[in-house]
Order: sequence, then structure tokens, then C-alpha cells
Amino acid sequence: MTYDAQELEPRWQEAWSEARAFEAEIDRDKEKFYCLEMFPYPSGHMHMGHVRNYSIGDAMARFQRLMGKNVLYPMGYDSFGMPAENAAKKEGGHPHEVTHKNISSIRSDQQRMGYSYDWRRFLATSDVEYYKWNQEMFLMLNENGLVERRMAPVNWCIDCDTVLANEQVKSNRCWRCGLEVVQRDMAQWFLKMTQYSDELLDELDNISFPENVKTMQRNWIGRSHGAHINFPVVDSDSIIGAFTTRPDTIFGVTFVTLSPENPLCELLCSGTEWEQPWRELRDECSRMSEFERINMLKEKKGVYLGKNAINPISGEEIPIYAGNFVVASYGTGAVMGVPGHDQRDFDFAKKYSLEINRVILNEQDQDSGLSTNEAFEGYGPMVNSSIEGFDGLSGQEAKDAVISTLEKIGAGHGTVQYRLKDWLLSRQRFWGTPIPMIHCSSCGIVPVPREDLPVELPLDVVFTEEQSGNPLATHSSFVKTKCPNCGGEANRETDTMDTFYDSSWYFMRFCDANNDSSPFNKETVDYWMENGVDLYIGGIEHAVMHLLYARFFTKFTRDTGMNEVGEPFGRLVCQGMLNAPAPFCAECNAEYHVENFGSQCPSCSNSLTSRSAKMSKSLGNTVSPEKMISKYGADTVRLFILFGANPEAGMDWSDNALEANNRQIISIFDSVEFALSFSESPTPIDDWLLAKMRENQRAWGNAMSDVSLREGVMISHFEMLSDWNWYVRRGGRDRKTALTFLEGWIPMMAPATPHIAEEFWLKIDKKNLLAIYENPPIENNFDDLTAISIENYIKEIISSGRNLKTLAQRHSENEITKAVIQTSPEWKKELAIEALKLHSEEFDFKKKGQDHVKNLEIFTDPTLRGEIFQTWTSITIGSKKRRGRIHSWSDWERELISSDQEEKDLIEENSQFIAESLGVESIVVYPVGDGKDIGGKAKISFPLEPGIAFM
RNA sequence: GCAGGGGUACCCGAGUUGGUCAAAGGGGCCGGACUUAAGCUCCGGUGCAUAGUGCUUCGUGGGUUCAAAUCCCACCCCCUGCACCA
Repeated sequence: MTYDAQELEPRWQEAWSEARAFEAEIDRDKEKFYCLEMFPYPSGHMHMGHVRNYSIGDAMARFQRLMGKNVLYPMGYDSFGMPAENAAKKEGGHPHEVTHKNISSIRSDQQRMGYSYDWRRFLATSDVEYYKWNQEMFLMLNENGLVERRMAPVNWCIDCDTVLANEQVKSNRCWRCGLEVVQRDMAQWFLKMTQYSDELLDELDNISFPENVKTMQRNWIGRSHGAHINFPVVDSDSIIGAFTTRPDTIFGVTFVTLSPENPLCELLCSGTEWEQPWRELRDECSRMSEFERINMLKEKKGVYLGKNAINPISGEEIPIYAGNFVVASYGTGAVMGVPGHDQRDFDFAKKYSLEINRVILNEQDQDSGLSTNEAFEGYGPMVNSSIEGFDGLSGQEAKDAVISTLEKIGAGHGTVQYRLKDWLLSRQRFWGTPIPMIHCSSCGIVPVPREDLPVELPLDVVFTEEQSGNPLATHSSFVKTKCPNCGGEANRETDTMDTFYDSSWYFMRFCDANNDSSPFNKETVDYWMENGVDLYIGGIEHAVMHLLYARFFTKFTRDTGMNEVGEPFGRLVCQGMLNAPAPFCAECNAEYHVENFGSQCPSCSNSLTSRSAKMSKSLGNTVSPEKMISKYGADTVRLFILFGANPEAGMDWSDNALEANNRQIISIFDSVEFALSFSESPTPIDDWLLAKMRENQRAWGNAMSDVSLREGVMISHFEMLSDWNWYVRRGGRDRKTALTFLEGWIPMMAPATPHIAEEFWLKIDKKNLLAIYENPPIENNFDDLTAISIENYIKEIISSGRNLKTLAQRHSENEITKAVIQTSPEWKKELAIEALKLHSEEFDFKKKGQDHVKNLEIFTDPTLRGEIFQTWTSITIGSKKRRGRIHSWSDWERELISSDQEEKDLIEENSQFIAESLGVESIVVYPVGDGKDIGGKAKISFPLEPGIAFM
């Protein structure tokens, strides 16, 4: 029978589905394992990135089932969002239809790959059955004071026609479409995520996220400790509040800088000669594009605002500037300028000839003067303080002293500042969860009563390309409503929720996906979510978006008593990039579309080389999963993906390697067929095969548990096969042994290549599906080490024999026909055993080794003394290059030396095989001294390293 | 600039609690067997030297050690994220 993936794979997929093999229920007798992939946005088809993500997850889900865990492995779709809305406009349909068409397409792709999802838990966030709970929980957030509507300057994407949260702006561009965002002032809905800033930050220490994700989240939250200091403005009631992390530099403040957008600016300079320059600066800043800003900001620019402020501690009068480098949205939008100890302030002071004072001593620096070209930003004792009691204090002590003085005189306080902002939730788009709020002209903003939920998206909306804005806003039967408070005419809120809201709790919904009375049942979620999702796999791109929102949301639901757990995800694995070759110009350091292969660089005309680059539509170097599946089958694609690289590592697509993996599967297939043709015929090699099997099972289990899938697959699909091949080569043909081996091997194949594994399982007459099989514990067989060591010994003899033979050939006139093997003399073996014994007792060979050997019985033979010393040294101490053998012998080698196996016997028993492998007609073997010393090999003969001579 | 991760043989990629490491595994390439013939399968080889010892190699240069891919220092390069955050 030949391997036919196209026939075999769908057959087993159907069998699993019919048997409901992957449907998980709470079972408190079993350890649970919640395996989850970041659910996809359902765009037309599954791409290779998806395939990689789910192949990793499915392998782990299947592995954990084999290990006897109760595995929850669900799949759903993050189906709200703009692409469907845009597609609907283009095609003239409704996003709802577009979405469901896409979902069924991607779902069938996933099923064709054989992923073991519990499909009963399927959900789509754009279905009202899901998003009604979004609304219910929004009301809860509101009741808990975590919802706020306020005017705010927001990031607006013109192309997407909506606002973006801070996290969704990358380098001043929209994370989705890449267009530059602009600033607008609008009333928006916010979730007060900042209330959880500290917990979100501190808990990172206890989560097993990859280090880079933690770092990104830490940076994003950006907590800094410092002081808020009030600088009163001279001749004015205004006070400038500035945040600083360096209150210890307070005596070095020589100016104060406001961000040009700060409302105080206008107040200070309005109607004076200083107003015009300030306006120019402000307008310039607000107009600047990202590119210009980076270039322009290399040069600090500022304008004097015509007023001065007072340093509240020293009483000194200092000028107030507006500066382009001060960020309006961070801290108070005002900075105290300490040019002596802040490089940025230094540059600014130089440019505008402001005073530069040294107030911190650089202890490393012998020169007590102030550097003329850079600020000293380090810590050191305070100097030149204009008030008693500060000089000499340094670091935290200095900061504390300044803060306590500030607090005493009412001019400031110690405080903590965060970079994290509240979550801007509202979007001016149709295809999202409607925010359940009502605007009443007399009652203001009123939440939709729970019993009136859900607020459903209307289906009778016609989408056309010409229309702009949110169709909800012009849909009068949606908008017009009654105020739940006063019953008067009112309007519904037409903003919808950011889709990250949907994905902030879907993992909890999966635990109880069909609950129609609440988002989820507490007990159910507590069972599956204990210690979080056990393995969460997805892309790094969500490091500060989804992964932060979901953590926040879980803490909120915990605090309202909906669940126990506070951190949603246990182990997080961010899969690496999938790369494929693309044309590359080394000169321009640029990659081009694959259509440029073979031609010249479009910009410099040099010839193009190839470089691997992230698979992308723009480079055209993508690979279609469907094509690969129909050519090789899902198992081959899965094997390639898992064997190509460990989950976190980037991997290069290679047609060659894919084909090689296909051949590997065919080889396995043929081997299993061959094994099944055996009849009863036991040989000594049988023990070896089963010993190797157990050894591999252990190594495999460890690798897989650790999500080292590449290593796991290497054992299950490569080493097991080569062991099998060796067994056959060594004459193994026993049916019973083969069946035992297959029974151990086939389950190991299941995580990566479940279809062939299931097929083989049937072939060895197993009545139940492999998909629901649990691996028994691995037997401890004490003879395994012996079996393995004997075989390793034979392999080593052959391997060193081969090397030597090629050398011997150069010296031999005639054809080599015979190998003479002289095994170690008995006394060398005795020395080795003695040394091993002493070594296990932690004997000090360096100090006492010499004396010890002199007292041994064999030492009485004077003719051997010199050689005994030499041998003893190489066993116990070693030489410069090579450490003593007692340190370097592996377990099997120690085992073999200590056993009563005679090397001579082992070689004799296997002499035919060794002769064949070495390509000689005959082998003669005897211990040194029992025959002629051929080629002078007696002296190099050593335990496990016999002297081999070719004739 | 700051932070995180890297640089291993022709290529990809293990290995970093120092010795068992000339360095797993795969691809490629070379040779052999099988075959009418292979692009199929199997076996072997793949730094140099060599009847086994030796020499040179894990980004570069130093250092620690009896012994370094592995530990320490400096430097170079690549990737990822943040970016005048006070």
C-alpha cells in the first residue's frame, strides 16, 4: 500500500469528529491543560503564519492528551473589525455576510489541517450571542467607575475614519493601515486601565512571558518615581507644576520649559511681544509630520514667554520658555531645566545662552570643574546648594531630602508618573460592539438598562464605497430611542468598541462558550483558568496591545468576583517569523518583490541576490497552505513547520526541506508496513531496540513538555526511524518486538503528524482511536543500559575501524581482507575498574593516586611498571588535551567496563556484522598477549578502545 | 541613544551548570550499493593532517583556567521594540 495523504487525512478527520474525540468537559480527577492560540481575524483564507501558530498549538494539545491531561483546546474568530466593513462597501453587502463567508472558509482550512479543536466552543465575536456580553460587562465597568467619557486630543486615522488608542499608533502611524495619524479633539469613551497600572507592572515579575514581551510592557507602562514641583510665576497667580525624576538637582534649575501646547503658554504671553513667536512655534509643532519632527527635534528650539518663575526651594528667579522637546501628554507638560545634569536641557541652555550650574559632584571625575560639552547625568553628592543641609547628600537620600522639604513648604510632593494612558475604547465605525449608552437632552448620558440589552447592530444597512463616516450615525431607527430615565426622545451612542475589547476576555468565554445566562460561570472558568491559560501561542505584535488589555480585563472581572485568577496567561510562546527568499540588493540594503528575481536592482542596477525575508504580500514571497496540503498532505506541512525551527525562532521556508520531510514520512510509512510483515524470530538485537525506544520516549517527553517541539520531532520522526533502520540492518525481524516498538512509537508521531499515526494505530489492530489514547508510564528496565552499551560498543568499533581502514589502505600494497583486533589486556581493565570504584568514592587521584597504584598487586610485575603508570595516569588524570577517562566515560561506557562482558566475546559474537561493515573478509580477535602483536597495536589497546590492525 | 535578543562549519540549526565537543540533527554536496536508468531507497563521507597520537576552528581582540563555543573584559556587526518621557 502506498501513502496517500489526500485519502487518509480527511478519513481520520471525519473519524475524530464522529467520535467527538476532542470535546472537553470538566473532570476534576484529571489535571487540566488549557491550550490556546490567539484567535484569528477571519480574512479569506488561512495563511502560513496561521498554519505555524496552530500546528504548534495542536501538537501541544495532542501531546498533553497523550500525557493524560484534560485538554481544553478551542477555536473561534475575532470577527469584528474594519476589513469586513471595507469589503462590504466594496462588494455592496453587509459585513455580517462577509464575515460568515470568511469564517466558514478559514474554518474548513483548519479542519483540513486536522487540528483537534473542540468545535462545540466555536465563537465569533461579531455574533450578538457574544457581543451582548461585551455590553453587559461594559455596564459593569461603568458601575465600577471604570468608564469615562471625556474630551481628549486623540489619534485620528483619516483612512480608517476613526480614532486609535495609543497602543495602536506605531511610529505615529496607524497600526492597521500605516497612514500617519493626526491629532483631533473629540469626546471619547475611555476605560480607566491606569487604575491597574501598578498591578499590571508588578505582576510581570511573576509571569512566564518571554523577556522581550515583559520589557515591552514595562516600557509601555513606564512607571517613574519622582517629584511634582510647583514653580510659582512671578507677577501672576499661575503656578507651573513640573514632574521630575531628579529632585536632587533642584538647585541646578536655571529655567522652566512648557510644551508649546500647554494652555499656560497663552496665559503668560498673551498680548505681549512674546505671543507671536510662541504661536509660530506651537503651530509648527502641531503641523509637523513624523519625519520632520524627528529631524527637527535634533535641534532643540524654544521661545521665551516673557515671564519668570520662582524656584520654590532656592527662591531664585528663572525664565520660562516654551520648548519643542516637551511632550504635552506626559506628566504635566512642563519640565524644569537642569542643564548641568540633563543633556537635553544642556543643549537647550547652550543654544539660548542660559546659565549652567553644577549641583551634583561627579565622583569619578578628578576635575572639579564643569564639563563644557556635556551634562553629568549620573548620581553623586549634592554641591553648591543655596540652602544649608543638602550638600553632601546623594542618590535616594538626596531625593528624599528635597521631597520632604518640598512637602514641608507646600511646594510639591513625591509622586509616581506613568506613561500608560487610559484605554481609548470608542471607534467611529459600524462593525463593532455598540456602546450601550444613550444621550438624552435632559438627563445627559444614560446607560442602557440591562434588560434592554443587547443593543444590536442593524442588518438593514446598505454599504457603498461612496459613503464615509459611520453608517450607524445616519441609521435613524438605530439612533432614535427613548431615554430610559425620563422616557423622552433620546439618541443612542453610535460609537462602537475597539475590537481589542472583544479579545480581552474570549479565553474565559471559551471555558463556558454556550452559557446563555452570563458571560461565563465562575466555577467553570476557575477550573480551566487556574494559573491562567497553560500555553498561549501567538504573535509578538500583540505584546503591548492584546496582552495588556486582556491582563487588565481579567483583573477587573476578578475584582467584580467573576473569576479567581488575576493573570490570564501562564506560559506565553510568541512564534517566530516565517521567512521566504526575496530578491535583495546588498548595495541598497533593500528587498524587492519576487518578480525581480533574476533581474537588476530597480534603484541601483546592481545584480540582485537572494535573502530570506518575512513572508509578505508586498514582497510576494508567500506560500499558499492549500497548495502545499494538496501536494504533500497536512502531515508533511505540519512536520516541516515543527521540524524547521523551534516555535520562538524565525524559520525559513524551503521547498527542498518540505520535500525532504515528505520523503521522511514516506520512509516511516514503508518501515511500518515492513515491520508488520514480520513473523516470530527473536534475536539479541530485540532488547536493544526496546531499550532505545524507552530512552527516546523519555527524552521526547521532556522535550515536548518544554515546548521544544523541534527536538521532540527530531526524536519521534528521525531518531526513532534511524533506530528502526539499525535494528533491521542488525538482522532484527521479530514481530513481537516490532509490535511493541510500534506501540511505543506511533503515539510519539501523533502530535506532529496525527493522521499517519492514527492510520498506523489501526494497522497494529488497536480498536480505539489514538486521538483519545493515554500513554502508559514508561517502564524501567534495568537491562536497558547493558543492551545499549553493547550496541554502542559495536558501533564505535565499526566507526574507528572505518577511519583506520582508510588510513591503512595508503600503506598497503594489497587489498585489505582481514582485521586483527586486540582487546585490552586484563590488567588495564582491572585498573579501569579500580579507578572507577575509587572515583565513585571521591578519591583524590592527584594526591594519592601514585601511592595507590604502587600498592596494587599487578604492580609487582616489574616489566609492566612503566606502562602501568602511564595507563593509570590516562585513566585517572589525563593529559593536557584529554581529561582522565574516569571523567569522560559516559554511563554506558562505565557500565560496560564494570560488567563481566568480555570485549573479545562481544566482537566475536558480532564479527560477521563488523566484517561486513568494515568491508573485510574476516575478523580475528584476542586480548593483548593471547596472540601475535600485529602492527604494534598492543600498546595502544585500552579498555573499550581495542587496537585494530588491517592486513 | 536606551532596552531585549543574537553572531556556531557550504546553508539552516542544537549545544553556553567549562572537560565525554572537530561540535547533534536536517538541507546541500561527494562517493558507494541497488537499479536498464535514476531526480527513489539504503550505506558512507563532508576543516587539515594522519595506521589511532597532531594541528587549526564556534563574530574580533584580550583575559581567567591544567582545560573555553561555554566564564570575564573591550570592540564590531545583525535583529526586535521604545525613542528628546523630564
